[in-house]
Order: sequence, then structure tokens, then C-alpha cells
Amino acid sequence: MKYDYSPTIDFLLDWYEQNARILPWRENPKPYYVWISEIMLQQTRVEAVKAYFERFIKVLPDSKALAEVEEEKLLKLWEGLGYYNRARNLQKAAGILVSDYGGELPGDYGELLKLPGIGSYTAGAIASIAFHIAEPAVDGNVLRVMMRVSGSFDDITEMKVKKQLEEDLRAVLPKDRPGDFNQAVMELGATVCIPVGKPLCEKCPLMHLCQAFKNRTENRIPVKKEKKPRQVQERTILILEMGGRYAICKREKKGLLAGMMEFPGVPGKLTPLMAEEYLQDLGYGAEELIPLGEAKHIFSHVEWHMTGYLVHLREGVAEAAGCYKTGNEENRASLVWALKSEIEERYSLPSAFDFYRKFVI
DNA sequence: AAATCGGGGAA
DNA sequence: TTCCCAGATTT
Repeated sequence: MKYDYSPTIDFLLDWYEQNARILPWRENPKPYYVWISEIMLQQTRVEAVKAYFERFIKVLPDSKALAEVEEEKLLKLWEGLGYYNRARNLQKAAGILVSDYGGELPGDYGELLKLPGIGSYTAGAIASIAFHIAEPAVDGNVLRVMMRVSGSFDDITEMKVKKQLEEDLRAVLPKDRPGDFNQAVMELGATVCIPVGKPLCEKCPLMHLCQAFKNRTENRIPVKKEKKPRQVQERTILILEMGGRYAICKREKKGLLAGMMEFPGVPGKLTPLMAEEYLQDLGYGAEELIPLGEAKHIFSHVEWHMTGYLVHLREGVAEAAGCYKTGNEENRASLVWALKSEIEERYSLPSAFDFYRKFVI
């Protein structure tokens, strides 16, 4: 249902002036900085983004630098942030900016929306914050705050609900300060109208006009569909060591952790005997096989239960084997024999492997 | 419309 | 444990 949010505007703008947090990307909200920060902030908390943002713009200060950087270096900068296609889309978009837009972001909502990695939220955020264009930026915060304000039990996981809210907000957005308004709602959602635990309604500038507060339904809004349980995958991780170097290989181009580096892995939970046999079949004669224990890593929709072994190989056997076949995965991925320092400084090894990474010395 | 894609902090 | 985060893209 359509709702008139215009009464919230002045309260939100006044509140934001007093309560805006100091954030790195707010100090100088030029389009490139707003863009990078907004991409990093997708499904990621402000606190986690701060350090990544500062390091990123130091190494890649503009879209030209981003367009030209080696992918390996880009992914290393992104290591640990997750959703790695965000980084690749960032670089694709930078290439388009350099070739079609003189290296600058376009000050137009529709043009922004065309760029890879930029959807309706991010286009609105960049347009309003960096260019003062009156477009809404509806994220999870805005949906939660506004559904509570209007007392709506609409399911916010449905796209049409988001579309409706965007439409309602576009109609009333203050033309002089659209960026401040959008940020005000998000700030309020992050610090007062919080998603988990009891919202701090007594501190809220919208308390007197909030339907959820009036009806005491703030803890029942927003409504969301329940998500399906995660699938559990057993996996055996092999840390192959030979002459002080460790084997890592590139994951497939598609799917989970696409194109990131990993320790060789095999689907299933292998016992020491099975692991030894597996290596033998591949032509790797293990000198010693040390169980490293079990580790769990939880992704959003999959759960890895890992069993790890440290395998000391005899010098030369790896060359004999030539390449490494990773379990049931059809392709044969060539191994990179890396030093500890190279794994730390050069190759992007996702956090999923943190537990076993410790055993690389 | 539903599934996929990371990781971490808080309750 | 579960939830959810300044979502976008693919199926």
C-alpha cells in the first residue's frame, strides 16, 4: 500500500545533523569514494568496511587505477570481505568509466544503474550522496525503519515491497538534501531502530508518528519470510608441503569463492588411511601425514565441515605428478607452490581457510 | 520468485 | 546456535 512519508523528513534531517557518525567516506564524499564504500557496504557492516576502505583508496585512488590493477592484487585487497564478485564488478565498471565516461562516475541515476555491481540501492546512494540527485536508496535499514513507521506487515523480502517503498520515497524526497535524508534513515536504522534486540524507541525522532510504536508492534515488524536451512558439505583439506613451499590452487571460475585461491581439497571426510591412498593414486608419495583436526566454516547458504591433514612430500614427487586433480571436480588445476610470505602478501586465500592457514610456517 | 554469493559480530 | 548486515546477479 502507498504511504506518505513526508512528515518524517524534517525530523530525520534535524536528527541526522546531531547524530551522523564520522566515517572515512563521509569526510570527502566524492563520487569515487561514495561508490567504493557503497559496494563494500553491501551486506557488510560499517565497522568491517572502515579499514578495507582506507587501504583500498590508498592503493587505488581513482577509477583509472582500479581499471588497470592486476586482478590478483585487487582480490588481495578484497580478501576477507566476501562476495568477491563485488570486486570484479567494480573493476569491470571502472573499465567502462574509463572508456565511456572520461574516467568519472556519471551523475545520472539511470546511467549508474547500468554499471555492473550497481543496483537500485547503490545507484540511489551514489546519485543522492555524491550528486545531490533526489533518488531513494532503499536498503535493509530503510525497509525496516519505514515499515515500522507505517506499521506495515508487508514482507520485506518481496521485491514489490521494496519497489513500492522506493516509489513512495521518491515522491517526497527533499530536493535540496536527498543524500542527507537517505543517510539519515540508514543511520537511524543502524543505531536506533535496530534489527535485533529491542529498538531504542525513546531515542527515536520519529517516535510520535511511528505506527509500530503506537501499536506496540515494533518487535513484529519487519516481516520476513523464513529462509531455508543451510546445506552441510564435508570436505578434506590437504596442506601439501615440499621444501618449505605449500601447494595452493585456483578455484573454478563459477560458484562459491570463484577464482579465489585455496588449499587443495577433496569432497568428503577422509580418514588418514584414505587420504594417504588418495595421494598415492595421484603419484604423491607422502613422507608424513599429520592430522590437523576439524574446522567449520559457515557461509550464508552452505556449511563446510572440514578435516585437514598436513602432508610432507618427498622432494621431486610433485614435479612427477605435474598437476593435481581436485576430487570430483572435472578440471585439473595446476598447483602453485608458494612460500608462506607469498600466501600472506600475494595470493587471496579466503577466510574459510583461516584454521588451516595457521599450519603454514 | 528463488537461489546464489562471504564473513563476522551480537544476542 | 541464529540473525542479519548501506544487495546484486543469475536462474
